[in-house]
Amino acid sequence: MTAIRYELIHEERHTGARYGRLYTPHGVIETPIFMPVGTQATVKTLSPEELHQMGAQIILGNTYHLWLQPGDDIIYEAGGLHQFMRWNKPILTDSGGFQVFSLSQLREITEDGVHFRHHRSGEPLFLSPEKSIAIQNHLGSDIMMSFDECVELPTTYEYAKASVERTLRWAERGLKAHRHPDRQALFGIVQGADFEDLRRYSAEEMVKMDFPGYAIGGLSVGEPKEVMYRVLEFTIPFLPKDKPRYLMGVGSPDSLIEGVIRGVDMFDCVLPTRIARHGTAMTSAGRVVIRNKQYERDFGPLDPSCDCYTCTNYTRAYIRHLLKAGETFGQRLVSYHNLYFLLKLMENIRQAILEDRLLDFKEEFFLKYGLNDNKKGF
RNA sequence: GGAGGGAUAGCGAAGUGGCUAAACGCGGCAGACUGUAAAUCUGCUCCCUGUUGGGUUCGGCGGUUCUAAUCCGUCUCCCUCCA
Repeated sequence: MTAIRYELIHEERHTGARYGRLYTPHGVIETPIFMPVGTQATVKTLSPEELHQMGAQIILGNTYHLWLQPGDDIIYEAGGLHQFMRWNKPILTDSGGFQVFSLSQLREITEDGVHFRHHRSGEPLFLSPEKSIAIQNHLGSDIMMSFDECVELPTTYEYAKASVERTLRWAERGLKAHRHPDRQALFGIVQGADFEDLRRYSAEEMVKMDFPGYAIGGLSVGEPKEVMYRVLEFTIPFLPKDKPRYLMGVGSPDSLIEGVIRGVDMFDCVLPTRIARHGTAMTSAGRVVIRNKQYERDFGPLDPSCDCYTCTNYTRAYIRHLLKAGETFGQRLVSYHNLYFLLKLMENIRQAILEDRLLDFKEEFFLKYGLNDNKKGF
């Protein structure tokens, strides 16, 4: 008995995009889905109640951060991450693999694992596949990720190949170390940089290990979008149809749509919450840098065609004022809206899949959003 | 009335003869941000100019000097102390 089960309900007629359901220990998720990121046991600025209200179905937590603070032992004692943060819906935890990438100045990779320097104190740290799984077992997430190396692009073929092979060995070790496969699902992560044969090799080898779900990692790390789309196109065909596919770290509206069209079921990204805190809103008419002077006297809503809490109650001028004044409420209001916007986008995508009109939906969306062929999104 | 100290760009504050259109901070204006080292980071912020460049600056006025925010004189205003 595995912890999760994926049910493929409908494939969109023109694209093959999938509508499905993912059954987890903490509830059912409709896919394709966007997952807000809550690295440190909180989606920055927002409460679990607000996340419920906006329709979030699953959120992320991070092994690396929670291991260091407050410590996975404390979260275990608290009864697990769900109880600790009072979020009773599904949680997916990242393995620390992304920190192998993002903390590249502070780490060294060996076969055994990765030696880090604490990003604040400089203290020496060591994270391995076994350690990552042990922490995630403590956290009690519904979906755990295997410990991988997210390689920087561009990279050489030789390096990417060695890294893919090591990540495969790490995945195997993670599977062995996993203590609760009945309560927590463990996903494998396909790597391989932008090399077609390496992506295929990585996918096929991961599939042999029979994970309950597969992620596509190592994308959205600065490469052009066309590269990302191409990699998806030559990777996803090697993933089984009866398992969910998770594209890690993607969250611009256009990429979400393009990802779904290529067969992705799950996404996560810090983009909506980060740019919100930095003063940019995602709206149906494109990005709105709400902290810009032009909105000083704009007493309309952030997004006129949005019915979220923020848009039904507050004006652009007010939100701009809050952000300029350094008030956290401003960050909250925009974070709320941006997440709501992406969750709503995914809901519309699911509906479009069910009605076999995803390409029409895409065209309409891009037109309103101000995205032409040459214009890049966020 | 006497003795000191001070006045620098929107604000605060360095600079005390040439490398200074003037550090730095704040504020302002933009930009970046995609498995969160991110309420962060980058650029611009006297005027004109796409850039090169040019034009006006460091309380006012007048000097010294090849060269002054920086030295001298004087005036105005502010602060501290003494009477």
